[in-house]
Amino acid sequence: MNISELSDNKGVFIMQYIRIDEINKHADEEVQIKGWVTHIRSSGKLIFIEIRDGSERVQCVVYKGDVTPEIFETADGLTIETSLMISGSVRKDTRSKLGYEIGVKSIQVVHQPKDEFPISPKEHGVAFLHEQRHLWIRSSRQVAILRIRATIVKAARDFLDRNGFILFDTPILTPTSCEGTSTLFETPYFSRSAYLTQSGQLYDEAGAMALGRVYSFGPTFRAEKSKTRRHLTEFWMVEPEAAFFDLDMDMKLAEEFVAYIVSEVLKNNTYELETLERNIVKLETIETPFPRISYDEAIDILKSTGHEVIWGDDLGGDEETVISNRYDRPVLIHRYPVECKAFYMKSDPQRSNVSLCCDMLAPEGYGEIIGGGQREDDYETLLNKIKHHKLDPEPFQWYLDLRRYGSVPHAGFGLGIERTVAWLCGLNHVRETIPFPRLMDRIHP
RNA sequence: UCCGGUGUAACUCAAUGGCAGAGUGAGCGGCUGUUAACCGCUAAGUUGUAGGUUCGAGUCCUACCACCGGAGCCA
Repeated sequence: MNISELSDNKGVFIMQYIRIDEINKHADEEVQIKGWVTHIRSSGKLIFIEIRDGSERVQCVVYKGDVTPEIFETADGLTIETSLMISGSVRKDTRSKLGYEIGVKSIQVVHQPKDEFPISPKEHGVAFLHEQRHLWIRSSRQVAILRIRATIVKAARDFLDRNGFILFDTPILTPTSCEGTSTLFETPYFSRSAYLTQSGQLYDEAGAMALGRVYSFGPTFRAEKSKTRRHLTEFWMVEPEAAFFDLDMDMKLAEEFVAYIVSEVLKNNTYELETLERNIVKLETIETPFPRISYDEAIDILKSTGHEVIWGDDLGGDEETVISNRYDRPVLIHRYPVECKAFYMKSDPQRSNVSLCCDMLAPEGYGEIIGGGQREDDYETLLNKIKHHKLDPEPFQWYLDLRRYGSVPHAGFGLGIERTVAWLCGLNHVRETIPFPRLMDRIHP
């Protein structure tokens, strides 16, 4: 929606200024924009000021002969990240990247920076930029990434909403581990301890028995001391869960879901993908169906390409890349050995040593973006699996209850938002995919 | 947690154990079409911290701190 097009009889105030991204509707008009200085070039009697307002950037031109000496002096004294309001006339100009520029009539400074802005057209290292993350997000690349992230989140929610999934908020503070595998962040909780959630899934299963189809969407936390380009300690997951779904339906859902997200990004973020210099040909090929291979087949492929793997091993990052590089779209790998997977995964009735689970590997080496599968729905079997994983059944009584009262086959998966953003934006590290990344060695700012 | 690496001007980096340097950015000056503009000038340092070796340490040694890359674990 375009807020400046709304009329006041709809109860919305009319903006007195325009957003830069709607400048093409105001050719040859007098407009005002409000924003920040990103760049200044001066040429004696001519000053070029580049302004951003979060929506776009535009070049504003101040010619000494067109303005009062006071305004020219103001323009001459501007520094990077000065916030200001500029009024002037919009004119078409091929010399401007946007196709339009503003011939400045007046400038009103809102705030002049107290010091030199740390980020300027010079080389910066990754450590420095992260230390300045609160300022770094103002730069055009970061803005593009965060806009694409917003599209991905919206597309994920739209798809699920449209397909009968109900948003179901699961707790952040939990009494115990969901899976008992990963390391959890512990926090004081009155007279006892609580743990930050590592997944909403178990609660989603309860939701699916109540609402049929649900999804949780929120932050999750892993205290694993992982130091790689694919890991954050705090990351966001969207986790759909559906009653009466089996593994095949789950995989179908996952591939349609991901294909929709990709298509929405291609449709809505052409400009951002261009800013990021993303090769969109590699995204345009993402159409369903996605290839599906079993874990057995994956092992055969790895063996035949000279990799030393034995049946029963989980697939590491390198192995995943070997598999995913064979395809031009995401690939689903299903039926892993039960020992590789969490206790709640249902075993294949045809083959008890593999789980009815699936992972989705993104192309171009971006790794696992989805993990999911069909859940164990039999009370006794689940109880035995909890014990087999050396977990205390007591805190899982409520979860076991779901198998005591009208248990049904059900399945779901979790999609990692940051890995999806990294993949679609073509980034080599997930730390740029979230406004304020939390890593093992970085919790500031 | 393990393996490897880095720490010098605001930023990115040089400097054989022997005078602390460059580029970029910033400031000042010049220029009416620039777009990481260009040209000239200027300022800018407790070499991560603590200790040690040495006539002398940015450089060698020890410890610590911070960060970077990778592995394992996982999304």
